[in-house]
Amino acid sequence: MIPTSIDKEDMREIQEEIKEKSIIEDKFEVNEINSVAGVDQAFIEEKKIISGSVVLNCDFSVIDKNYVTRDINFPYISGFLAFREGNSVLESIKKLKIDPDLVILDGSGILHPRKAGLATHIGLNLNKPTIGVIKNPFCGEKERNVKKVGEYSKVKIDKETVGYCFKSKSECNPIYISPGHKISKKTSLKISKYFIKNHKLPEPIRNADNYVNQVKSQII
DNA sequence: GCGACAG
DNA sequence: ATCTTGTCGC
Repeated sequence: MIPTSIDKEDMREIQEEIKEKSIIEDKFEVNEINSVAGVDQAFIEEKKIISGSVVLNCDFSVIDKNYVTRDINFPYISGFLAFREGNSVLESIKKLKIDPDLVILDGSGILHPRKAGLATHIGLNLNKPTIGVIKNPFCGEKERNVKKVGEYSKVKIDKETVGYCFKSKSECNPIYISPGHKISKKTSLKISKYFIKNHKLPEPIRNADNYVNQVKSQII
């Protein structure tokens, strides 16, 4: 459970703790990752949030999925996404019958002002490896521009590498990948690349995105 | 002080 | 995130 504080100083403090507890190293063997959950959200009139999780195996087959809808009780504040979406994300994952070995989310890992983005919060709460993928970072500087598909660059915050900028598809802006918890920067990039097929985003996230939008249209 | 700001 | 038309390309 992620605290629902309304005080920014309290939230910053919580994120400092999250950062201290996070482990940016591989706490698993590659062959131990057999199921990966992608998670995404959809919103209904700023009143309700839908969090959906879809689990894929290494063959990209969907082996499980589930979702939850909750009333929104926190505003969107850049840098504090976990306090708005974190709990419904956790609940949608816990509702799965197949406990995923790793979770990949729409949001940052340590590519964050306090090295504690949504993926880091989720990783610590579930005590499992997480990777954060975003399209528009609001902090961090890439070492160089990536132009050709497959190219990547380190992204740094104050001289420290926090993730990678990766050109996943032609004619598309690059995506930004950062570890959340229990995984290294390099492995975050490696696993993300493995799950990217012919689209900009990794398949688990695309599946979750389609899923929550399908659930939304079905509810409305 | 001003502007920008994951989803 | 959401709103929102047409349009280019596989």
